Amino acid sequence: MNESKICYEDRRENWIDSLRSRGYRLTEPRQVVIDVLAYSSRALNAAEIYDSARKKYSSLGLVSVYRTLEKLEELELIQKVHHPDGCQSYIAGFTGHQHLLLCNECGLTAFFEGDDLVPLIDNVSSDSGFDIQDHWLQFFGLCSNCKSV
Amino acid sequence: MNESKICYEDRRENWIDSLRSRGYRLTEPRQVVIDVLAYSSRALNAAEIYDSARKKYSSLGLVSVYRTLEKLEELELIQKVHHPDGCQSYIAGFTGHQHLLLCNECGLTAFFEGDDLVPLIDNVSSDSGFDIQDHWLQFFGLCSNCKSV
DNA sequence: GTGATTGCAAAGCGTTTGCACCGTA
DNA sequence: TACGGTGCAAACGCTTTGCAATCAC
Repeated sequence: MNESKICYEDRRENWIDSLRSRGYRLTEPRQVVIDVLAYSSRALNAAEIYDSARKKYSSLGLVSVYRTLEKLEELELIQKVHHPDGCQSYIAGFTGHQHLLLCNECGLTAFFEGDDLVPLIDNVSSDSGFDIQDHWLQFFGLCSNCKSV
Repeated sequence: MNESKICYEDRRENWIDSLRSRGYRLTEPRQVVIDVLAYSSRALNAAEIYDSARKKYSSLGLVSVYRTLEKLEELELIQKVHHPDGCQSYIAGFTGHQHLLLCNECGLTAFFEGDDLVPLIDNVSSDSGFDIQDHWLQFFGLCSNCKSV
């Protein structure tokens, strides 16, 4: 798994560079939102980010959280996570073709590669007549910590 | 594919029987909502069902649509469909272990069996240490009608 | 300096709840 | 007749928008 390989500090720097190179300014509200999300191993929604980021910068407005999420999503630095009970949370993510793995207990989110889908896609294509362009695959379960409790 | 095998009339009858056997009453608002969803080949949200059902029963309230959806979901006669831009639409469905196939153009929804995932799940399990309990797989593309246009 | 970005307040939107009336069983 | 179900209106929670003040560049 690549979960353990992620260097959060690099991610943070990378996001800031991306914003700058697109001409966006680096403000304190944006920094604290980035700090929360770039270091999180689970998907967070706007309110969770807001609560967490206000500990560092108490005058942060919820509106700025939404606007920062908008920018980060536009730059493809984060992605929405769909979950049975809600699909408005965000996780850092996504280089190349990866799929999500979510812990039902603690929310820990990991990615995995899933190239093995090609034969299945071919089968479904020919059976259904669909031209399959995209797919979503998510696994749910218990992470190694939570399953042993 | 099983899309063509579905008998909409049977589905409608089946849903009504299920409601009755759970002690729910069969009212006109419920009937028109069922008529819309049981005969739909694509996922519909509350507002779409409302608009469509009011053509048959103009005094229908939007609230009754929500309340009927609640019952149908509870009885596992319909399921929520998650879509990149919204996850509050519903489709008739789901017997056994099936996955969704959605047309990006017309919204046509079909199901397919996906047992081929077992080896992938085994791999991801052992790599990640997760105990994988559940999964979501959806394909997006163009149905046979839309791709030829 | 200047224009992007901010926080506030208000509006917007989809969904849920309280309630008195209605209609199914 | 009894009580589950209804539509209306209001409340609700989350997200977006308008705006004057502010701050990064």
